Amino acid sequence: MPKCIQNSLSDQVYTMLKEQILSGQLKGGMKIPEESLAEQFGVSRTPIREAIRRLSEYGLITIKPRSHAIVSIITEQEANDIAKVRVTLEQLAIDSIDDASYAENVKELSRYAADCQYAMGIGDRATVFEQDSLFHLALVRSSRNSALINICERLDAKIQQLRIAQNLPEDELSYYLSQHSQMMSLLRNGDKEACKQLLYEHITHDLTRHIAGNRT
Amino acid sequence: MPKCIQNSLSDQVYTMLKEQILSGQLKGGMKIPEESLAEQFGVSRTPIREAIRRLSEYGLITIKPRSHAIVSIITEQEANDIAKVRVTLEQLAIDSIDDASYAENVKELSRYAADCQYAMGIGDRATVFEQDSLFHLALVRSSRNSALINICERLDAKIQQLRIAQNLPEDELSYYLSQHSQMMSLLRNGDKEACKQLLYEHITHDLTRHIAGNRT
DNA sequence: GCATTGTGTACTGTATACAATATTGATATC
DNA sequence: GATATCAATATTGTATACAGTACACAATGC
Repeated sequence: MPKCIQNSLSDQVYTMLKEQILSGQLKGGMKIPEESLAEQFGVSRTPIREAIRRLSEYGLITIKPRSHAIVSIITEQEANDIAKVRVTLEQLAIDSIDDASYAENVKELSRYAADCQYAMGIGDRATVFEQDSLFHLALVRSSRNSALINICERLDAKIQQLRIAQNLPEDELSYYLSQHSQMMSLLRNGDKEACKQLLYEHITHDLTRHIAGNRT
Repeated sequence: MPKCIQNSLSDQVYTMLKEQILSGQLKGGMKIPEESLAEQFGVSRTPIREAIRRLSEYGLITIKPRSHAIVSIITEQEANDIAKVRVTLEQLAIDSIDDASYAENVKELSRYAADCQYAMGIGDRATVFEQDSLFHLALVRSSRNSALINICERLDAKIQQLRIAQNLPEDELSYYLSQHSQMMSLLRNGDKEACKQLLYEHITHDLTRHIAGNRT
């Protein structure tokens, strides 16, 4: 799903900065002065400012007015809060899916589920998380509810940050991924209630047990 | 609930621009060139740009890259989509409210409900809508779920736009407002299921029947 | 008359310069 | 030694200037 043509410097900086935060290269609590970023990216402060402001709307950066911006720190409480909202929203998505949109999206969903499994097999966690995000976003898109899609896409950045902070052990992550295809077969059989229940477990299962502490 | 100290020009422009859009002074589809806004507000293009970009994140403005920005147009489909999401989110809020947080927020909720009724009595629709928003946001805040609160606050701008576009007839609006206190008494009695059901009716009841057409 | 191309204008995107404020560290005071 | 005060510095907030692109409209060819 191409989000933007990415021709403007603002967009490019936005994408790269987001990647640096989600990859852990920029850690929670770190100061990010505009000028040093401008030097790093070889652009002026203007596109940097725009990217920072956009990312702050997504909760990945916290701006202290007239002072400085830091990479947001995710707390255990916040993780729980997000999980609850996420379950609710994705359950709404499931409720909204009809046969036609399921048929239209089933191929995409299977591919993401398979790619997740494959990446897990070769121990590539970054790809696992990426494909997992894509799976859930595709599920949400199947709802065809534009407002829902919007909110979930915007929440996705925070969820990615969360997934990384969670640092789930291999066996749990693997189990968790196997639920993707289970959810799909439940959907195919039209058993939405079971699917929603499984989704709940999929998302909230021991969510915060493994949250890694954020250091400043 | 103070959102921001509002000392920066960007914030001020943001607030005023938002008001102009929600008051209908700036109509859906209208072009909003940075320079003319800059002149109007007596500031440079920089704070204007930042305000426009922020409002575009909230869906109130649509930016056509390298071309121009317009005031977003709300469609009937979008209105329905938002309503569904809104019901879901506010129902989650109701589920999350416990006795303590209800006790803490009941005064605020009653005040907003009462102010709504009063404003309705004197035919001040702008205040009705404003207080209605505050009522629902206070309800959501009672959940103490920061992620939920965030999303609902961000969705609020779009909901306000929607309420205005709806242009509900007086009797319906009046009936709709009376449900506020009903919801509160259900909450007080701990009957969350009934409260959620009423909320559903409150929000989706004939939602799009009166949507006013947007002109370019 | 209609499509196509070219040109001018208007607007956005970005860089830079300046102003205003917060932070830091040193100094003074208790 | 701890706290308060102040100056120097670093960083943000805003204005302005310039470059590049999209759009409108006229000119040209069919």
